[in-house]
Amino acid sequence: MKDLLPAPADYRLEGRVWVQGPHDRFLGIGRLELLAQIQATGSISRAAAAMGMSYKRAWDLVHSMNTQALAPLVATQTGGKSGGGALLTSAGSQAVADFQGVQTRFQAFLAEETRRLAE
Amino acid sequence: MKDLLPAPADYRLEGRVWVQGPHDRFLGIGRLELLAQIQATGSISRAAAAMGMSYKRAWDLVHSMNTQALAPLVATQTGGKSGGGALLTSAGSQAVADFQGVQTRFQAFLAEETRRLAE
DNA sequence: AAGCGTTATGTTTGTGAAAATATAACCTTC
DNA sequence: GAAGGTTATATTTTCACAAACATAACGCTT
Repeated sequence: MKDLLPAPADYRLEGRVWVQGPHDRFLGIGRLELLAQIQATGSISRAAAAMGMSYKRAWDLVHSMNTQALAPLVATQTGGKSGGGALLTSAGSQAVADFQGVQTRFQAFLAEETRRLAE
Repeated sequence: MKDLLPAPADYRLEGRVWVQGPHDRFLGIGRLELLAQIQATGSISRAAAAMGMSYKRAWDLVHSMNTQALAPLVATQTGGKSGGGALLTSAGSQAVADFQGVQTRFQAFLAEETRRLAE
């Protein structure tokens, strides 16, 4: 592409990847970050706030993941001390770790291809 | 992920990649197919029809690519024999070839990562 | 000069996803 | 038993983007 573009350094390969199930999306970068925020904050509502996302959307995403997986990724509690909360199950932590690996390798792919664009 | 999902074989990594410029998207899978259809049909309107896309949208995409590239990827002619038409410039053919290479390597990446998901 | 198929371009309408809004239920704490 | 903060869920509203619609211009052909 180098001789196709006026300023090749300003162009790069970007992209997104996600794990797709038979019916719905299972995991993507947004859901990954949501899981990480739930882990960090201990609640869906605080995770949503931290991401500038509505609570409903966050809950829907959690629901989608929990119902698709063999075991829930997020365990929730309604009521109780400080109103309740949410935390990652071991399945949840494993999903986070696994998909972070995918993301890391994908970023490497994009960087390598961006390098190629300029040659 | 293998022990996270009920039927790991039904889940795969999917994704999209595109060349992003400072202001607009430059090339993606849709634009690539559009260029290929222009090459095959000799006109923007026939290419759009072949893709089930409105002519205006196709023209806008061509315009976006032509104005971002150093030289136009698509040469057009208004009026004349059979009303006019469009064809790929050499820059256009090179862009198609280059991005097809990116796409091929990306599909290989997705396949490899999908294989990984099941292990 | 009238017609045809195309490029070129502006304006209006639809539509689907996200956000906003609204309630209810839950359980600990005070 | 009232309050507080959370999960859980339905309904309504917004908004960005694509589709649809509408016109004009262009230059061969007949």
